[in-house]
Amino acid sequence: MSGRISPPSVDIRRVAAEAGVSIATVSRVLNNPERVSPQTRTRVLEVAARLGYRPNPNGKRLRKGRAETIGLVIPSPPGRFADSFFLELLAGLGEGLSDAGLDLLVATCPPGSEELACYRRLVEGKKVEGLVVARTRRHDERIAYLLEHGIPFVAHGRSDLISTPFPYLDIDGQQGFYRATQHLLNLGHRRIAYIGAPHDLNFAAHRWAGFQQAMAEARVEVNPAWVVEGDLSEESGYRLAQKLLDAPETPTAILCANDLMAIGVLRALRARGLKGGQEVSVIGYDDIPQAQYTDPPLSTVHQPFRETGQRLVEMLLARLGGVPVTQLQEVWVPKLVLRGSDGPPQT
Amino acid sequence: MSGRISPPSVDIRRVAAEAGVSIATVSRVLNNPERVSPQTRTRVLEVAARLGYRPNPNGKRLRKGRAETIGLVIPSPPGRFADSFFLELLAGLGEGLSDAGLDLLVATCPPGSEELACYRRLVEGKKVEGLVVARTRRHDERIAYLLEHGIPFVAHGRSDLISTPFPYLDIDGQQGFYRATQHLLNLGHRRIAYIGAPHDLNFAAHRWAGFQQAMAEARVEVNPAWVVEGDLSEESGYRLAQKLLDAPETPTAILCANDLMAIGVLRALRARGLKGGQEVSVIGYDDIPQAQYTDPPLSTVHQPFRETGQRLVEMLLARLGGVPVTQLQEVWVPKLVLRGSDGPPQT
DNA sequence: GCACGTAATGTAAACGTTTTCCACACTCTA
DNA sequence: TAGAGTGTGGAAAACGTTTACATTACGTGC
Repeated sequence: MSGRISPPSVDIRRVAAEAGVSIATVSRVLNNPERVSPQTRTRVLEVAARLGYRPNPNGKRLRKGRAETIGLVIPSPPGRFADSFFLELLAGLGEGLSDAGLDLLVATCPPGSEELACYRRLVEGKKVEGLVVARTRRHDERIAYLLEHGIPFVAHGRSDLISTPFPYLDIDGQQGFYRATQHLLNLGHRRIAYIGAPHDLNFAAHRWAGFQQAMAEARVEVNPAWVVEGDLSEESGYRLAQKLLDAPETPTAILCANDLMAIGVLRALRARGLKGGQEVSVIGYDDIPQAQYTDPPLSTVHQPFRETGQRLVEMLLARLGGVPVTQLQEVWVPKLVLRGSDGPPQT
Repeated sequence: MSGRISPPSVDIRRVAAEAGVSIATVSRVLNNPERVSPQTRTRVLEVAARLGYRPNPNGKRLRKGRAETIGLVIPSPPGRFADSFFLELLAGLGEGLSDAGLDLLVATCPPGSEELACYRRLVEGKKVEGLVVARTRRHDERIAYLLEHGIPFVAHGRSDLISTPFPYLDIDGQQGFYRATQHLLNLGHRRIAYIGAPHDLNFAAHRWAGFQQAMAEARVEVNPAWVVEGDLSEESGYRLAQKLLDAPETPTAILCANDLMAIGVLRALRARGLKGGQEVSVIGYDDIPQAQYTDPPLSTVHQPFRETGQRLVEMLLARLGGVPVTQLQEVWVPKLVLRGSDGPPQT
């Protein structure tokens, strides 16, 4: 009984025959219901439902010349786990897409040299009719490529060094860290260290700018020895914190460009018997789920991943619908969420 | 210059004309190169390369009656982050698939009632020609459905309550926890608690069986008060550990059905000034990246996510190629990796 | 030198849609 | 009552492939 030969899939012809109309009418019922009389419409719909008719997507796509699919490429570093940020984005995208009748094609590729090839495969192979590009870089060859070829896409994040306008949704990392830094300054901190993200990433520059701006406005000098760059992994946060704490003069607060590194910092503190939020304040960025459960719970800047994904879909749909680029550029201001890892400096 | 109208995409006709052959020949060059003379073959290939010809996938799929796409549905719980296990699986799948010329269609849906509908959409809509179903359950309606309809698929995990054979790749959780438990017993532990996974998940039963088996063989009684069930989240591990430690009689070791919960347990221990591996031993399951960086580093059972994904693709390909189900059932034995969170019981 | 297999190519028919015409039957309006 | 609209539905042509079948040309064996 199982594994039986699949029944001859019902096609539009079958429905038409059964309903006593032409295939054109069946198609119309499904695509332009108002162009067919109510009686035949219901009759056809009834037959279609009874037969369980589902238009063959390939016939449809071929005829329409549309892929009805949007693409997302996820960089998967060979050694480490891929960033779970992408999974959240995926979840956000998924919802809106299925509503719009679009499919989501996911490609994974090692970050680096192969990446652009991956995009090429998708667009030149006509696999997708639009793309979401995530984690933008300052020089972003992917964006340059897509712009060059006129492929519809939306970016999650801006790309500062690309002059041609393109659709994006960005979270204002500058604002986020401006406020975070102000908060530390208000608490009385003056010796603030900064663990940044790889500088080719676009958000790295913004978050850094927010930090600098707040420091400058408060006329507090930034100590170059306390400005380091990590690779976004927990491990790198741990290592860099060790380094900062080994220096002759140590900071009273550490701002980290993402939560994973901040969690590494907390671990490094604990390893020396220090406690985040007491001897040293720590603030992260992202508000990943773990942030609630660290010890102490991590103060951070909240990124609404899921909502971002949903909005990106809307924007891509709009773009495909012909909405001009300039109306598809948004920057959201993130919220600072204070938990337990920040406090006044201990003198 | 950017956003220019996309050039008229080159089709097979164009290549044929340019090379002075029929379209059939062009198609043959690409699909059955041996059936065309070397001279014309190279000529056609040359022209195709020059023009950047890429067969339109929709034409191809329509003609061949194949979707050339395999599907994966990821459950995305509304409140929490989706499990990053799926992202790793994705990465593993991705590699093999693109080599095989298959696309990967990803759907996300809230777990529960909607899930089967999601699968139906994919198969009945003829979007995919095969599926990977992950995180199998004991009663798995997804598997029942796919079997019923004769849709090719491979499962990551078995499904104990389904009698019809189906292709799967499973990691032997029973072996894994059998060994982990033996290890704890050998260290001298007798008061061992068990934080299990939701019992509808298939792996939950296996891991539990491994624990029980080892305990029975050692003639150590399992204390029912120390057997609890979590929901795989760090939070639930934390909460359940609190409960275990509040009881009048406390365990000297806690075995957790996944790493996330184990990490929650470590946190709970720390919250009361205890240290994992000293006052209480903790062993997890999965070997997620964080496991290396907890304090102390987590002892756990390693799951080779990436390799699993790669092998699943091979198996699915084989299945599509007609290899019989019985040859596509594998169980891998996992490795116990001991780090710092286990040690002899303190008397 | 004739039949015959074989290698190389072309012709044309699918695959399942959507959509552009066109035809027909009405209903209005003049 | 003729003419023009209007609502409804059918016929047929695409969309870009692959492939079954037909055709040609060429050796080979007798």
